[in-house]
Amino acid sequence: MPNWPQTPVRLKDIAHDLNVSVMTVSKVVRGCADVGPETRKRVLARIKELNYQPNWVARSLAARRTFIVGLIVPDLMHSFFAEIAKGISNSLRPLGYDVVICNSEEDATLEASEIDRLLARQVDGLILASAQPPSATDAFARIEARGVPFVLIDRRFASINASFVGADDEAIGRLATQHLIECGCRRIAHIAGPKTTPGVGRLKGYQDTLAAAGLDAPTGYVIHATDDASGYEATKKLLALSSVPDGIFGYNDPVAAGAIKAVLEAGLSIPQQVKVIGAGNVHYSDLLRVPLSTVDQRSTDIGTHAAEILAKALSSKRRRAVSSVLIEPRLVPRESTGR
Amino acid sequence: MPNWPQTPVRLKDIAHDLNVSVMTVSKVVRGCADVGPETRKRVLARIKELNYQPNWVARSLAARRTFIVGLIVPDLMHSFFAEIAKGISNSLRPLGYDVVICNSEEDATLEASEIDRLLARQVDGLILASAQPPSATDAFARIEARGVPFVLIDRRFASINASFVGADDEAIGRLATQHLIECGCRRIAHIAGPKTTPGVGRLKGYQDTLAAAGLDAPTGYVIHATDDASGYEATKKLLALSSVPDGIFGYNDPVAAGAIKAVLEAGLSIPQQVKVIGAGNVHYSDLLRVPLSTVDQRSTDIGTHAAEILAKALSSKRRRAVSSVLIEPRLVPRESTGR
DNA sequence: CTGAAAGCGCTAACAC
DNA sequence: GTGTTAGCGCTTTCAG
Repeated sequence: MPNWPQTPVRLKDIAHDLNVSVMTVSKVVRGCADVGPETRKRVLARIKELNYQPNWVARSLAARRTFIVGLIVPDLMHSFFAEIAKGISNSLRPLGYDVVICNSEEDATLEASEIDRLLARQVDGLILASAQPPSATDAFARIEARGVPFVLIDRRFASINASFVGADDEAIGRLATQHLIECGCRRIAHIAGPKTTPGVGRLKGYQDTLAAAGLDAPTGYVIHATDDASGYEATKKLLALSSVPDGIFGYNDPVAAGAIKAVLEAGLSIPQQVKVIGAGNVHYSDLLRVPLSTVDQRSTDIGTHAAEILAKALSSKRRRAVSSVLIEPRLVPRESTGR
Repeated sequence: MPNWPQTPVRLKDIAHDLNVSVMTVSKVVRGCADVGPETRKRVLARIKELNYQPNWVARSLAARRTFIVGLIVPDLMHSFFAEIAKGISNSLRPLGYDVVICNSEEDATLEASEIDRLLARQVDGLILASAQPPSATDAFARIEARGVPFVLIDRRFASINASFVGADDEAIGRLATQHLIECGCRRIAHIAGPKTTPGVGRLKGYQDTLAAAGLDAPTGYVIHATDDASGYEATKKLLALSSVPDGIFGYNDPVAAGAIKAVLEAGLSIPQQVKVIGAGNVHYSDLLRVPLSTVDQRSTDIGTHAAEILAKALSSKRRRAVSSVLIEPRLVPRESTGR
């Protein structure tokens, strides 16, 4: 086992060893065609011998491309985003890109600074599930000013004309609410999410469907939460209402899982007395206290589609037209709504 | 809203505008002390005006430091690793480091290539939950050859003299098994993990504790699985044994969650007829069909400790002594073992 | 097919 | 305090 030097081998070293120019070696490394087969062989041999690895920092500076794509998500712990991240990495890696994943913790300021860091690191492109407030435009403007292509996922921004990949959130809201109605629920509450498009869209789908069915929601039937812990607390409030709901639609699966816990703790049965449905189809939905009915939004597809759109933008010199993908949600009935 | 140029502002531009040298501007940017207060003010003003952002690629090349740390985990979807990743990012960000997260998919070859990519990108340090086979040494050797500091997490490698942060896996095995025994189990099966130190250590803790208690495990009582799906399948086999176990210790929480599903489907009750315990204390353990007893290994702490050790190594010029942290596990009894 | 020239944008080390 | 001189390791462009 050779003990390689602490200072890595450079193109220059190989060129010197072989009495060829740095350029020639560089061309071989990058697989350019215009190199004599004999020269190429010698260079390749030496490269293997010395275990040469190109310095990507230098390469990036000279080539003005880093082959790095930034991804910002609000919460890696939520398996929905972990799944998306995985889909993106897997799609982009074969194309030679590395993905730098950042966690914004659902904090717009932190996110903005992450965006700036990534831009300073000269990423070639950006994918964001943004935690910016709906009207915000500043952070995106800085990306556009730099001419860096980016695609929004999960959360849309009306004021921004950018590519988007995500679920049809109103459809999710309609699907979930309609399902509860069909299962016989009449007093349907909604644990709504934050004021992002998924939160707002699902809420609207819920309200529209209720209205269309001639049902109405008493005050207090719409309450906010973001994860299992807050979903649990929210549900306790719901159950304390004078008119206890017989159906609960949770903005996402973690919230719905928290709801299940609270309902059972209150001594009510699921699905007999209260039916619960979530959204997202996280992989452990089936393992919960009561297997959770949910609306699938195909997270992995969101990742692959986003990667695909970005890849196209990265490979075309001209500014590409904005292109979007709306993923059609799919009902996954399980025990929590009586199946 | 100014429309900034596509080609970003450079030090040179600012220097030119102000009739000072590039160096002076550079010094101001980096906050060096040796700059006249008047000059500094002018430079700062222009920087704000032009929204100058240093080019980190160029800076990295010149300074021979990227302020990037690589993190490789086998599976981001497993919330244990997501939690660690979060702990690491949060600890390292304030020190000016960005963390590049890679997923090895539990594949040693893929991991080796990720390591090489990260090294080629000139990361300043590396943190790995490695998927290399226990005897492997090659990939680590390449890191050391480059003189890049690294710390191993979760999985240890006997042949490698490197810093390590992880749980005391034998203790986890002992704690879980002992708990089952104390809950009255006599026929205790183990769904073991892969042949990594956590898998092997927990298995040993299980075997030692069984032996110490004078219990023995019939053939077929140790079976392998890695996630909820395979844990579910493994448990079905366990339940088909002539002597059905009355206690199951799952290598990790997902496996144990799969076990719960299989046991209930078989018409057996938990914890009355079969008790189940996992390890890891993933955040949804409490929301499972039966709230899962588990052994907590404080994932976030693993991340912060690893970050701390690496940070020390990064800030000291001399090669640091290897330092390790063994996290003491803690029993978290819930309903799945009768509490 | 090969290579010389000219940087990429920034920083270390040392003069002034 | 400020500026100069030299790169970092690689690629682009264009001449031979």
